[in-house]
Amino acid sequence: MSTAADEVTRAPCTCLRVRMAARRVTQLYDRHLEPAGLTITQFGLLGHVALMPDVTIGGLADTLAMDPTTLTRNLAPLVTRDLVRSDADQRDRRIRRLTLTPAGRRTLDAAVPLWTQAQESLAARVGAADAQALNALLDRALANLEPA
Amino acid sequence: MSTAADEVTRAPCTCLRVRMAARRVTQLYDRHLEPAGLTITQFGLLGHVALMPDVTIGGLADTLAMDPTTLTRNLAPLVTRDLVRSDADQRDRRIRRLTLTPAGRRTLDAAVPLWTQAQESLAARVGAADAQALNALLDRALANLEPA
DNA sequence: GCCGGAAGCCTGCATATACATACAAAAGGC
DNA sequence: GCCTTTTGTATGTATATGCAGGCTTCCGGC
Repeated sequence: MSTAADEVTRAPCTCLRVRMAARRVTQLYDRHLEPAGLTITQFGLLGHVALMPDVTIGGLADTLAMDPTTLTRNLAPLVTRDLVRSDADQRDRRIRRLTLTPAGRRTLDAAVPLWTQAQESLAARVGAADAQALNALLDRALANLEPA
Repeated sequence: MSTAADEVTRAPCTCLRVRMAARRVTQLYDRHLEPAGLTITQFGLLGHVALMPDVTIGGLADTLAMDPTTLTRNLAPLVTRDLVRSDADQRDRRIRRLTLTPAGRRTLDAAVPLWTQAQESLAARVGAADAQALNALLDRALANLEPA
């Protein structure tokens, strides 16, 4: 007899796997980044603002496949700590432009070696080939997962 | 000139990809499961409790690669809604045994078709082959990502 | 210039996540 | 049988996530 519940774990639920992997990988990166006082989320935000100066909340949210309201909350601690500035645009006062402060730049530069260590730690665990294959697969999947 | 920030997005950061994918996939499943009043997290918990009756918090947390404290919080709304029971073991009163209530069973059974639709929607978007390859890669990665 | 709609961001609410810590109960040493 | 240690779970705090709804600002029609 096969119950509905049996199907749950026998079936290939990609969602649970991706979420489990996200938990584990996040913990690995967060532990490496802890000396810099950053989470991997915050490190990613600093890095993207550094690469996309004057980006808007909405623009960065699209880039990160993140809800704009989530991005607003995630930026809050970085703005409080004066690592990122969020200033209203002069022409269009609805828009906010994000820039890195000098302290944000210093914090990011200090964190990059820790992030590199996390990358290497992950590659050592899952294997360089699998890590690369995973990246490629995730890129293809993300391209087809636009909210539509 | 290559700055530290440049490395951030040019480099293959598996962590950001996995987290982006988790966000998008979670949204897709949550939208499908919304008529059942469940999130994909809650659906997964109900399914696992159904398959592992009398499992403990710690045991289920290991299975899900989830911190036990997180599991405690995630179970709270299900216990409040009387979908899951969390009873202290008689022999070892530190331990709690999780079981599905009749209402939990009904809710799970009602949600399974919605979950199947979400699975099919994902496969249609990323392609059946990629979905399968992604599952296999994530399984291998998870096996090597024990907290250790 | 005014007004209705749209765009961009923020706030209120609820869940998701985990670390540090606290508490309770069992296990082990003696 | 006590005392220490260990184990299992819960709580305090902080970040992460997104939906519904609100507020401000801009744009297009007139």
